Amino acid sequence: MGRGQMGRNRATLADVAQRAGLSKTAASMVLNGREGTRLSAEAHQRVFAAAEELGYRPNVAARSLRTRKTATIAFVSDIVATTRFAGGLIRGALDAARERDHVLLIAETQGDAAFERYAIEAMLDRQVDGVVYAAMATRRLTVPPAILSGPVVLLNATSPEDLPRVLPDDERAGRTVTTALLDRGHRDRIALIGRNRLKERDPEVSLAAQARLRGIRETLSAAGATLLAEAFCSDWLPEHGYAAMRTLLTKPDRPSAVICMNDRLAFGAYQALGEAGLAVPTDISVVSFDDDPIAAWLRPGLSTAALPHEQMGRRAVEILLDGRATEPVLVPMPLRRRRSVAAPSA
Amino acid sequence: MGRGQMGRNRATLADVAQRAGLSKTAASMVLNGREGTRLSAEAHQRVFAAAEELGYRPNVAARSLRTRKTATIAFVSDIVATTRFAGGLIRGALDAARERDHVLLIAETQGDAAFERYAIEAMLDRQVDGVVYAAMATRRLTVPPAILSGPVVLLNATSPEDLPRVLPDDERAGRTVTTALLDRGHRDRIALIGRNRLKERDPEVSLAAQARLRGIRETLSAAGATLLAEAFCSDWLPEHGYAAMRTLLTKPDRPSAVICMNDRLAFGAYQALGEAGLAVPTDISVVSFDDDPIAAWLRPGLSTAALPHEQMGRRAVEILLDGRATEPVLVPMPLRRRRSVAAPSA
DNA sequence: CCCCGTGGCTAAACTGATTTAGCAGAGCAT
DNA sequence: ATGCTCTGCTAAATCAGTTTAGCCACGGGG
Repeated sequence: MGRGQMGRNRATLADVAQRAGLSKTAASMVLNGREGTRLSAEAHQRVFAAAEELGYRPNVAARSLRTRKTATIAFVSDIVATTRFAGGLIRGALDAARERDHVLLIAETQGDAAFERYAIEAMLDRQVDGVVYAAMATRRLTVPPAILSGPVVLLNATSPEDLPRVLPDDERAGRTVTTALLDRGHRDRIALIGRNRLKERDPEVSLAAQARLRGIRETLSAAGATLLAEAFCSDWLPEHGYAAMRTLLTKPDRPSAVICMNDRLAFGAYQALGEAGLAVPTDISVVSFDDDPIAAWLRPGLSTAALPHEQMGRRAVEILLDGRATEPVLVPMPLRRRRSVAAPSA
Repeated sequence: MGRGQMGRNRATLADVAQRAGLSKTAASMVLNGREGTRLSAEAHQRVFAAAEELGYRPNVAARSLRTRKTATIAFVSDIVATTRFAGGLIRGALDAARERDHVLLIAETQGDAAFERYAIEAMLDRQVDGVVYAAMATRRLTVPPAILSGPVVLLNATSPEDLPRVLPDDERAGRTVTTALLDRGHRDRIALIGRNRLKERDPEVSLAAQARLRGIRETLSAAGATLLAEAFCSDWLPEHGYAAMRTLLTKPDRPSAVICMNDRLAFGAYQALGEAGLAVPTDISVVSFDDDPIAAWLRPGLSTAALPHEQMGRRAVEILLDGRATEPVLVPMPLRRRRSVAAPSA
């Protein structure tokens, strides 16, 4: 069982036409709902009936050979696995594609130029109608020239070429998160746990951190405040957040709140606070970015500005297929309010 | 830029043939490396040279119209997003597919019958060469009849039909994990945090828990021991692991080690232990299953039997395309040894 | 009575590959 | 000279659709 050709024995347009007692031309026109054809109402009925009875479905390969449309789009990313990030992007893209009767061909470059070339060729060989070129970390990248021959949308990335792009609104998220603290009465004792300045400044690595920081500083200075302290990490991992939080706690002036540049760092910060016998949020409030699943699992739940992956994936496909958006699209990062923020204790 | 047809202006086989001064037939045969053709060495050279110069790449739609092979396989799953599980499966599948010059068309049913029908039709319309039908939780499912016409491999699932399948070796993982505790001297004070018996017994929901438990019990009884206590959860979330751990701690006889049915439960258990002032592993050892990223982030790192997602995705595609494996394939779940296991203190 | 327009439909070309059937010429034996 | 085989190659069919060009019948106007 199942070792045969997939979907052989399918009825063809010729079968439908024959059964309807009409030509292939007529059948094709009716089934494609062509305007301006002068086929009778009765002919329409017969074709629809025949197609229905035979369970006719057009062969996409044959159609696209003629029309050069495949109703297929390529989703090319640098890294799909490892990160749950990808899941959301793909899911959103998949939903939007389905709504438009398209399917998704996926490929991963793994940041390797040869793989990338190969993947792009494979996609072009299959005549995809467009490409969503996605990066897993928000960053600047260079688009392989081959795909510039057709529609492209950058997802979570920018590039020197002026292409349509979809990005999370990190700067606004910075403002949102900071405002959440200000509203509860924090002001002059807000500390930051972020990433190493070197990496943070390289747009090929990440644009997110910079944008978030801009939003944070802007909001603070509008309130007449500045950061109490900043601790930097060499990477976005909990262990670094842990170390950074410990460093912050050694200083004489303990912060009333900490903004972490992402949830994994915040998790590390929680661990350090727990060890130090400090409670969130009564001793120190914590806010963060991403809404990694872990944010909901922490005790107390971590308030964080959510990366809207599904929305982003969806928007990218919408723009690709519906072709709006000359401006870069900034997708808002909503604040998930949980229990990690309270009024300062002192 | 970029609003045109993707990859128009491509050289066709006819172009290559013309440039080589030969017929399309000759060009086709040479490029496909057909044996037994009597074309001269010189003809071969000319065709290769012409193809090279023109940057010729065959049009997959045209080819598959004739051959009914698309070098494309469908990856259909119930849920791709949310879970990082999917990422690994897809990545492994993608790698194996690339090695065989195939690409992946992905679709998600979201557990909805209508979506599923739609997705399957869309795949069959595109003449995929085979289908990997994946479930996000290891379980039994019913395969839609439409895809049984061609090659299918079940990934992380079983079904009544006797189809090739790839599953994690949960039972062996149960043995592995238990043995890790026995080796350190735990024996009569091992507790379990698992899931609600009701759900655990329904193979449509999950097969993993049962298999893991079988492995655990088997290993214990071979050592002449039984579980000290069992605590059950209504779902696989940290908060339930937290509650379960608290329950275990209220009992008079405190366990020396706890086996959690997955890492999220273990995370909850860690939280309860931390609050109770108990240290891992000096007061209580913890082992678990899955190797969720969080396992590495916990302090101390959690020893856990890893779900080999990439391996599984890879194997599924290998079986689909290379067509071996009449037996179900059980992929081993290696133990990631971290610091959560020590000798019992008492 | 002839011409023209229009309604209703179809034959055939076309997309770009693979594959089948077979042709032309050379070399050899009869 | 004739027939046969073998070498080296090609014309044409085929896959399943879309699209172009145009046929035929009928009705009305001049």
